[in-house]
Amino acid sequence: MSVQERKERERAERERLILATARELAEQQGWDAVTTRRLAERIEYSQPVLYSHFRGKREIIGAVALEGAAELAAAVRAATRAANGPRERVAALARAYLDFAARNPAVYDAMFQLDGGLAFAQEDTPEPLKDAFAALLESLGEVAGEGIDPGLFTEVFWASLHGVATLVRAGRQPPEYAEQRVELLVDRLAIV
Amino acid sequence: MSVQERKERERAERERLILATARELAEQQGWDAVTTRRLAERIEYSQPVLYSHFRGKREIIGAVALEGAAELAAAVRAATRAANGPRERVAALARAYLDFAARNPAVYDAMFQLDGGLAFAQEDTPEPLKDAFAALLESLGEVAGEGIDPGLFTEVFWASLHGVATLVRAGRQPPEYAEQRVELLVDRLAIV
DNA sequence: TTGATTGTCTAGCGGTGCTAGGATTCGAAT
DNA sequence: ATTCGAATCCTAGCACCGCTAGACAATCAA
Repeated sequence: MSVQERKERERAERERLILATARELAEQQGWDAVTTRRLAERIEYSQPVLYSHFRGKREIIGAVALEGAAELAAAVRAATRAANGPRERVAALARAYLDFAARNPAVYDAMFQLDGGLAFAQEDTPEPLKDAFAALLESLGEVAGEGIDPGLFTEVFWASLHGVATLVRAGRQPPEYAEQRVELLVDRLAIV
Repeated sequence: MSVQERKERERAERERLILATARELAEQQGWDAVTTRRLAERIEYSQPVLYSHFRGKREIIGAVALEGAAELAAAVRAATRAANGPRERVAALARAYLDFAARNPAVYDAMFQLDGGLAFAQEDTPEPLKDAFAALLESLGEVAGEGIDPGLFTEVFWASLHGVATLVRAGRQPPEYAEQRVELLVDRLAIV
């Protein structure tokens, strides 16, 4: 039985290697550079090995996206935990979100820009995605204001953050004004 | 001289045909289906003809994006012109924007999701893009509120709309709540 | 009518994601 | 220790991609 366990361990280890390599390559040279050939060469296996772990490139992107969702949720929770009061919590959340998008552009792309074959906002939505939304809802729900559904509010606030992240990423504006944008969003949208 | 003019006319006509076909194909089956081979076949010319009009596929996407920017600007201006008062103007703008994104998903993708090789917010930004931003600024600038730069406010409001459009496009939420999202954004962000 | 120029096409390059099928390794049973 | 069977992995190749060189045909000027 121990032999089989070792094999499973090695297999899981190799899967992590694939994802880490794909992510590293994507952050270095963009997702276009993440081809199955290059990826296979970097992990020192042949191409078909990739397909014994994932259905295809799309699923690799999706797996990286799920990793990213978990990290984003953790970053948001860490930031909000360290803040005092609803207003500061929301501001900290916004900063943490935009910071994550800026520091991990390829992962953020995998989550929202590329097709990772992930189902959003449905029954079969993967747990990390639901949890990332939950992390946002925890702090945003309390500032939705009277008569506004917390879920709807979270969606809109999130959308705003996503839009800002996207436009900044596209080099639309120097990052100097990031803090002002956050302040504006928080001041106007959140009801404290 | 008339011969040359006729040729130029025919050439311009063919360029329009290329763009219209690319756009149609993209709206029908997505941009992935817009390959140079398929596009060439549909316009009943060979592949290299495409490259006598555009540097490559990226530039075709970019051209469609510019068309879209002009149409979006026109749609926004038409909607705001028909509305009375700042509050209603902004609401009309938001509805027109989201409506455009929903009705022309492939064009919207070309503008913001795909790489069309376009420069944003720089000196060499194409005129249609600058004008689309200007169309937003015309109505949004007047509700930025005291002490807030109209440009910055427009950026943030636009980002919010873009985020909502993206999330709706990804099937995150049924379109029923579109109006509520618009109301929320307008009520909170705009200072009337 | 000739010659040159312009326009278009055929054919092909190197790359992509993905897969069939053969070779090899390796644990288990004799 | 040897053999067998299954699991594992790789070589080779498919159809397609964006893009281009070079041959060919049509068109115009002389």
